Amino acid sequence: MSIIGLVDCNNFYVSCERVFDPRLEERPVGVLSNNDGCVVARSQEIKDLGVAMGTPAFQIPHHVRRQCILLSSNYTLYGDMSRRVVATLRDFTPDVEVYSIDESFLGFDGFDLDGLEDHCQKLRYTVRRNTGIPVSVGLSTSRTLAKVANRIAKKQAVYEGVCLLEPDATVTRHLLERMPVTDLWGVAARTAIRLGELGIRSAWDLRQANPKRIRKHFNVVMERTVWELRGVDCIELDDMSKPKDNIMTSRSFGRLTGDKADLREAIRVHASRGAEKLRRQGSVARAMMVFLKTNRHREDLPQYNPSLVVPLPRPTDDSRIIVATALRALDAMYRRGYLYMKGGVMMLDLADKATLQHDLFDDPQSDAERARNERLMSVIDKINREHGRDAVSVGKPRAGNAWALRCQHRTPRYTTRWDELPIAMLR
DNA sequence: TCTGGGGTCCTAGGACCC
DNA sequence: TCTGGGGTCCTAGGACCC
Repeated sequence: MSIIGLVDCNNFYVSCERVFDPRLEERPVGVLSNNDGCVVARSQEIKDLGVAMGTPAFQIPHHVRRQCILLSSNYTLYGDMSRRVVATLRDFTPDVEVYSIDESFLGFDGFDLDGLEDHCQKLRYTVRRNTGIPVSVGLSTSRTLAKVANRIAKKQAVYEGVCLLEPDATVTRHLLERMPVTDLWGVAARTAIRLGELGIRSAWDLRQANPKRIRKHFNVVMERTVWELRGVDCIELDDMSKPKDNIMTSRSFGRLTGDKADLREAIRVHASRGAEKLRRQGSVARAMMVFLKTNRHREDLPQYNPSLVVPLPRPTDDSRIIVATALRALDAMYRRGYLYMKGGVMMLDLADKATLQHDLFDDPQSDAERARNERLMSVIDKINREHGRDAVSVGKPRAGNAWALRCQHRTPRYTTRWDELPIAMLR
């Protein structure tokens, strides 16, 4: 029997902040999404105050808000801490699949089942010691059950953070019977309603359902969930190192704006970020989509959500071509009289740069020019890697622009910036 | 005043072909 | 006057994930 583990960092973003600021311990702490919009990570204490995942910050009742510490998100810090956690996991098994910034699946093929829980306790202890981050471990024979086990490990103190669920054990049945389907990986509200219509409410009901019937009413994904609940490992994770099929960069603006110059800057920045991401994964795009959105929550304002797909003159990763194309698309879509809230670009129809055949109709004389452009782009990327993003950019954003992010409560990038290192006071 | 960002997979339906 | 059937490819939209 081959065992899969799921390691999940507890309240990850909050835990990262607490590593560097112990005053946050035992306090209700929340981390906000971009633009300080919604609560996307919560400490146990803030959960206990009834603040739900995804709550807009301004909707938290005042008397609750006063007790909370709300921080802007510091993705540079979380990304670096995540990398450190994964590095420690690799000391405990060679088979690590990074699933998200705070979760990894571990393969324990060939490990002795009897010693596995102890091994994982040691893993928890070591991750905590090396990084300061608390983690929980769920163990079973499928990823879906490992997720279930992880949830139990977190919730039930007797497990001390490590829970092994054998698919056919009585205890597993009892746990699944008490678990609503919405707690399962891959089942959200919409699907839960439709499952309810078939009389399927608990995770156990779903496990006992006829896989073919589930497939008929839903799809192959849901059928696989049934098998997974029975302990059969049948969900392949997509290879995270695989290049993306689409590359999106977009952001809500700091405040609403109808100013075309503001929008041009925003689109320019997103287009050149998109080009950078293309180069990093070694792809070129054949087309791109540019879009704008007004604020759908403001029913008192006129709404306009245009998007335009435009082909690129040739498959490219050149920031200047991509920016120029995006700006032309913006000009074509822009209408006066609307207040826009968000804008962005999506790079489409990507191809692997190395294997792409050069267009037969390409002007052969452009080869030298293309080589020059390549060198320019790689120098820009190198400078930005070494001196921080936006050290060099296509055009310089104005200060105080409407689209710039709000992040009033961001903590220092303790681990990645020399000038933001934590300071230890010795007495 | 203030409501995230980035991605995947699947299915249905239309266009098109022979 | 009669007007098939099977296949592929593409796109839009839905649902889900963290």
